[in-house]
Amino acid sequence: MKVSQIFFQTLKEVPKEAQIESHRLLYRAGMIQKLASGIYNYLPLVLRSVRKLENIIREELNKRGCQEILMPAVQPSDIWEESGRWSYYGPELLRFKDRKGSDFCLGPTHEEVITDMVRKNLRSYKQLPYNLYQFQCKFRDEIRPRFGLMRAREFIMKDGYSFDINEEKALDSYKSMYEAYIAIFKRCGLKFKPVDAATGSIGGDKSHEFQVLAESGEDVILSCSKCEYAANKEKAKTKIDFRQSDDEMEKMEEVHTPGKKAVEDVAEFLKKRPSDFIKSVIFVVDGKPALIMVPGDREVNEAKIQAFFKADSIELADDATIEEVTGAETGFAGPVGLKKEILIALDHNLEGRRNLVSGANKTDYHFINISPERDFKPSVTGDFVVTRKGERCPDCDGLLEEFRGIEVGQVFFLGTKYSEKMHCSFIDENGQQSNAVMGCYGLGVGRTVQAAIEQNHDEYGIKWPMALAPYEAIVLPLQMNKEEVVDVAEKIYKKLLNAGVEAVLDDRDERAGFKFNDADLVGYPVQVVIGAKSLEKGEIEVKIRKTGEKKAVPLNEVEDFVCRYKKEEMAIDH
RNA sequence: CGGGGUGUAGCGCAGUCUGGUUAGCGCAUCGGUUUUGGGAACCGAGGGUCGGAGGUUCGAAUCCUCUCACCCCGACCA
Repeated sequence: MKVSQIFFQTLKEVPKEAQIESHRLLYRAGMIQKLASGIYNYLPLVLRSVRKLENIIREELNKRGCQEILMPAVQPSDIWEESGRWSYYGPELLRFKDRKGSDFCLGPTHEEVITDMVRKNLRSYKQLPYNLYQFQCKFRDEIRPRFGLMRAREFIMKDGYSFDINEEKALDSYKSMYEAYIAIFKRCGLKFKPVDAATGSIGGDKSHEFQVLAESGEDVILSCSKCEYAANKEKAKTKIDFRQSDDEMEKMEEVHTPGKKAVEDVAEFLKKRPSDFIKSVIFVVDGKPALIMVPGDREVNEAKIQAFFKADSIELADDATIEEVTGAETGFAGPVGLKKEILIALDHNLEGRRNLVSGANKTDYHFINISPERDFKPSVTGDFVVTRKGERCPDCDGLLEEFRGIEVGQVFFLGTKYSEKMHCSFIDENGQQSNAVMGCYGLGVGRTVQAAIEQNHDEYGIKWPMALAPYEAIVLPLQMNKEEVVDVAEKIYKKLLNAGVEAVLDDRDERAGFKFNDADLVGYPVQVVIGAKSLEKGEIEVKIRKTGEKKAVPLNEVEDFVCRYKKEEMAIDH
């Protein structure tokens, strides 16, 4: 390809919406264009990277017995009603009607479609396992799209689904996909970490995310300084040591706290520490109100609550519900004196504590000297707080450290959540009807490509890992008015192509500096520089973008040199 | 959804408060001359429904009303 013919335009100034470096570079290098908020055109250069990543994924998945399919982007509502997600999936699901008035949505994910597809085909246990995947445009109507391809509304995703005869086999599939993901991200040359993750609205009870480490990442992960433990902050656990307080239990009393609602305000008013408070938060879990209690200085962790109750949906109760449950205005909820009998859940950190402060379920009143063991009986106890850095690792005696990451993939062990609701079953060895045990495996293609840029760039531009570079090398004739320079460049360009190197020739009649800058910006891993000066010595210069290293190479050894470097780089990346 | 902000040439911006000829600047584009190993210089040119609709006014990019789009922070969420 000649650079003059590539559909792209490099920019010095970027649209101000681009907030992180990888987004700015995608714009500056002429790789993407925005059509609407969170909706992008992929121009030829990035699309090549996207296709390369897709091929890496294909290879790794096919190697492990997966088969590629393609499902529709437009999905009818009836299967979503069957799975139950039509009603509780929020406005993120873009819905519309066809000319007949039937309901449809743009697929944000494909569990329903694949389950429907498989059940129409599945009869016997002998057919299983199946592991099917596709590359497809998903649409999620994100509240706030940002960072370019990182959090777009329309985005390319590889999604895969496994179907097995039982849990044990399904776990094998899960493990095999987990390993495939590690292989894929390694080949991309990324620094990443697999972490324990919450399952969110996809459901299921086991999940790992693959996080590319980056300052600009939207996710926070905690990982142990000593062992392999790592988890999304939402999911991270810590070692709880139960400590029975030996303070005398004092008499519980109601105190007047006019207008003081937030823990900090009440604490200041009563001259107590926030950590001596029971923070009581009312959630609606699958339609039923529940009171969750955590220490006053801690954050409630919704993901853990959802997981604990295996709930499909969870949300903060509105004011009306709170008044109905507590008989008081919002801000005075507590475990004692609730108007309605609801589930009350106590965080481990409050067990054994005495003489605490809580709301009195009476507007403008709190209780002091409330002690869980004496004054109320929780329905359940569990881990309901957000774990913080510096806390102890749940698996060893190390401490948890905090990192930011870009979530590029996630694997879920789904179990029979969908197969049961949608009757995706088969006859097992004993002639019994049995539900398929499923797993699902997502990998954000555009996001991974952008994460690669986020992790590999400098002030001049992108430093593509060889495996993802749009082109592997650029040939730069510096003086377009010198016949010899142009001839040699053409020859080397052709030799590189013949040697199997994906090369481009910068045939534009531009000054040297302009070409160098464009080459650095677009990020070709190898620059083959043909200039009149070095040509006189029978040499040309090869620059390695990643290291900035420049090497004079004899004319007839250029393609060997480039091929060797390419091979080394690909090997490192594997 | 709440708070804040922005829409003027492909991109980045000035002009708006205080209404007044042909609406400016930089980058990019086109032509010319000179240049030519790290984003060249000079001369010239093209390109605008000033986001849209309505209103006030002799006169609106500028004032008023409505509306749309986009961005940031938060809430929310695969």
